[in-house]
Amino acid sequence: MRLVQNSLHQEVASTLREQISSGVLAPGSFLDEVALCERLEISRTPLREALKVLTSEGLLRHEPRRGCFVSEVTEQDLDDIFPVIALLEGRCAYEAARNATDADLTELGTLHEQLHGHAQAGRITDYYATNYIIHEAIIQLANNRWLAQAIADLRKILKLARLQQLHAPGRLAQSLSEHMKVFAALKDRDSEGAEAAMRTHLTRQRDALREISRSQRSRFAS
Amino acid sequence: MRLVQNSLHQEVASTLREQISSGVLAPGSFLDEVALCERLEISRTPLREALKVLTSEGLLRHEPRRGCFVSEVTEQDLDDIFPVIALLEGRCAYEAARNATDADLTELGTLHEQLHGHAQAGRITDYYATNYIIHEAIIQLANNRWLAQAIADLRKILKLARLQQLHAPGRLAQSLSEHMKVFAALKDRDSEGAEAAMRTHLTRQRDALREISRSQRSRFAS
DNA sequence: TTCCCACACTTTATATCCATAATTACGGGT
DNA sequence: ACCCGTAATTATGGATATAAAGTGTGGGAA
Repeated sequence: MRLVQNSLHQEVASTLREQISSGVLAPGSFLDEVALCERLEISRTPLREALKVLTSEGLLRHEPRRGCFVSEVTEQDLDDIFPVIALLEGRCAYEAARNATDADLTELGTLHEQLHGHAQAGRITDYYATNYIIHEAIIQLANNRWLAQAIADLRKILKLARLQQLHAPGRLAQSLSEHMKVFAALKDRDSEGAEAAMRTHLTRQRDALREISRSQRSRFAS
Repeated sequence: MRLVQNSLHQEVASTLREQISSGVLAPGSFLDEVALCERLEISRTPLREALKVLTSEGLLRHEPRRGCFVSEVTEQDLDDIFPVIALLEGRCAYEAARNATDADLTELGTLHEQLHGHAQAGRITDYYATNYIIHEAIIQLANNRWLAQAIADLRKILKLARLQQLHAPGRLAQSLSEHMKVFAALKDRDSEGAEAAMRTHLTRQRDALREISRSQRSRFAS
């Protein structure tokens, strides 16, 4: 049966987070509490606790006496979030350059080799999976719980937006080159260089996304 | 009666936040659900919803099958949080320098005059109240919802630690001078200068706090 | 056709109830 | 006298029924 390691509302919150970021629960859609209870086979108490948590995370919007709705992430939100993430992950890279052991760098090296392979083979999904792992690793190396938390909070919102985003074909090579610059700085224990490179990486990512959504809009324009 | 503008669990969350940061609920102390229900004159459901929110905010720690405890903020936490806040509020100052209208600067000028007055008269409480307002104003000027949210999240934790902190007497003059430097940069529309000055301000604040807690520890050492 | 009122559905809050797990206390054995 | 195991108490975690309050919609009347 179910391991009671995590309480039910945490499980439910995770499930809902996934369903939201996977699009099962579309942005803007209304959440019917009783319907969700039946679908998830739980009662209302843990569901409602989960809803409150997700609301405080910003994934849901709560209208008094109306109910919960999945948040919609606007281009403005992305413009706001990316600079902050760039700042925070940049700081992570800075700290990581100071904290990383040789063993850490070896591990990171392996990951970057995989990243390189995925990029060359054009395996976009694998590329982004490894990309994610590398970002996580650098965040861990920074060894700052609150910094990690702040990034995680913002990433939850970004994940909401990923649905609408396709991957730009030419972006892979550029992204890879940016990653290698971060890694090179880490290897050199160049904390400021790593910070700057990471900021550039994330700023460019926003630029790429903006470009994609711009072309999407013009294609499907009314 | 009660205005149903905010739902009950939000009210309860606010009340608990205040009671936590005011020390009514001491760090580390255990929260008895039924006892709290009686004290706040509510039932368990909204209380539990509030507890979950506060837990996800980091103010409470939740041990499965044990209950909720008020988080304890360590010196390590402060060492972790302050650099991040410095980064974020620095960014706010940067953006504020670009966004502030002349009217905004005039208002800020009035606030800084008050700050100056409070410092000269040694009104510590008033000083910190105005100080808070100024920080809030600069955050608002940055006009970035997510940046503000990230700062607010961290400030909730900092508020928890304020209890143990006394105010250093000599800090007032130093703090004022730092504030004036931020303001001067804002007036000059010098965004990078404002960012740097704000970072310095917050870094110094951490230094001052560390100094205080160091002297407290040595005084009450076993 | 338009406006207003009432009903129904929804969330929100309360009140219990049961189950599970943890702590504590008690008793027996060494 | 001390330690260990077991039982009882207690509190959290979850489920369900019910009441209350608000919003929206649909029907009826002008």
